[in-house]
Amino acid sequence: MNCHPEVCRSGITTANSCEACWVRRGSVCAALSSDELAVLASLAQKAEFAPKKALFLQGDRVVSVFNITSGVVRLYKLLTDGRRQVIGFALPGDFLGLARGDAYDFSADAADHVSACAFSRADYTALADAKPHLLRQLYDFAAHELALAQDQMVLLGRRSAEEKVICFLLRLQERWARIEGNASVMVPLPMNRQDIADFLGLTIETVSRTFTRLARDKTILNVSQGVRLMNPDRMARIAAT
Amino acid sequence: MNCHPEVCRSGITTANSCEACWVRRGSVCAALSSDELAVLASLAQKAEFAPKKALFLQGDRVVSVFNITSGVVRLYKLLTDGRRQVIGFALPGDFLGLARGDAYDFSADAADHVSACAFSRADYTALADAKPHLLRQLYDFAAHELALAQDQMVLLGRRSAEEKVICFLLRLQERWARIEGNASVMVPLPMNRQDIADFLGLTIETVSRTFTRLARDKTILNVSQGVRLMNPDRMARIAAT
DNA sequence: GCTGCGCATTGACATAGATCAATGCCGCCT
DNA sequence: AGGCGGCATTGATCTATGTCAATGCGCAGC
Repeated sequence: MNCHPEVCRSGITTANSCEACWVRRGSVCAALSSDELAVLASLAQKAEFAPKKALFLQGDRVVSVFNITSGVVRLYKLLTDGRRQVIGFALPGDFLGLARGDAYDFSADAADHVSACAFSRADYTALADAKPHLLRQLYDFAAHELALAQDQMVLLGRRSAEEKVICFLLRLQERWARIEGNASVMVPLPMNRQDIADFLGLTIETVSRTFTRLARDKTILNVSQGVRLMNPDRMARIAAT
Repeated sequence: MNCHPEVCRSGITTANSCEACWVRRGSVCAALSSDELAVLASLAQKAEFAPKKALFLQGDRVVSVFNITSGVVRLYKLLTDGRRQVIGFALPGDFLGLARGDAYDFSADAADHVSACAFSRADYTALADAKPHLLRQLYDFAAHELALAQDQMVLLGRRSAEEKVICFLLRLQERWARIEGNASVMVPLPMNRQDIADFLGLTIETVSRTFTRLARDKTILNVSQGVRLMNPDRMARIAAT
């Protein structure tokens, strides 16, 4: 599970081929023409991040923007007393760098091994200003992220622990399906329980208990690094908006 | 309190003057030049909504987009069993119509009396495609909304009832200040307690108790249709991210 | 093959906030 | 002026989830 071709992961740090990039179809660069992709490729820097390494931290000046090509990035905010809210997981094809001001207003670090294309923010902004259809793509991506965030608000504000976990698994499955192009019943979970808890507004104990209860019902099957959905229909009924 | 000049609220339903519009400075139309505003004005329809009247409902086809010129709109999603999550309040100057697909994925109705400029979505999209700086403005607005949604996720997932209420009041104050151009200690609350509860992921009783407790501490003073912040510093300390 | 460490699970108990049920308040309609 | 309907407040109790404290498990390093 989670075994992508990873065409982009050459050892080379510049001179990537965006045209060959396997995440491009679902990514923000999808809109670009062949020659525009060549421009993009010349600006791209390949970057690799070991688990737990930060792509950037809340408060850092925004110097780069990223397209994730493999692995999972966790995005989170911290309160001063250490409470953490994970605001999302970036999957291959996702774009990081919508931060408005000069500084990031959240942190991002690698949940597992992550590869990304990095662009200088100035280059990227210039390209977006020059190519309205790239800007349009960014706008659509932002609107999509906003819709996801709104769904998450419903989940955080109005759903029970069990519903939270079920919605989480179903939505993640859907995102993996979109990436891998097939709707498998296996859901990779490269993030740990604490990450899931902080994403769902629960404690690690509640998440753990909910997983075991779902496994006891035969709704899911816990496998290494993930979960197998044994009763997606029942889950979909519970998750129904 | 909440007594704006409302220059835009002529009785006329077309032929508005966008140039004279008092919300323009903080709005998405801020970027447009004088002649572009004239085009915009020719496309605008003035619309008025009595309290509780829907601007649109979740599932409706997106035919119009709106700029709010006065009043407060509540935006919310419903689960099938009736649970509601308010995902935001649109204030004067705010833009409604970022919905991605053909259908709205949330509902919007008037919390008090609302005036808005309505545009056909097709016209607006065409204008955005023709004017990259309008598109840019929309992009920035979407990114801003996304940042707000992320803050709300932290609030919903990781904050106590008291913190939720305090953050809510402080953020609302800030938004009013941005609109009215002065940071008053009076915060108008045109929405009712149930709306606030559904926004903060609480019950109406908890919100009510929290307000009375804050009033007992002399942190706030309840006034008709709003609240007066008696100890903004203490509140800011509690809300500190 | 052991050991230690980081995560996950499980259990016992505590509590913030939900639920249920009055009661109060105020503006609007007649 | 009086009564009614929609909100808001308040109190008593319940419960889902948090907290605290072991215990379990797998894997990396020796």
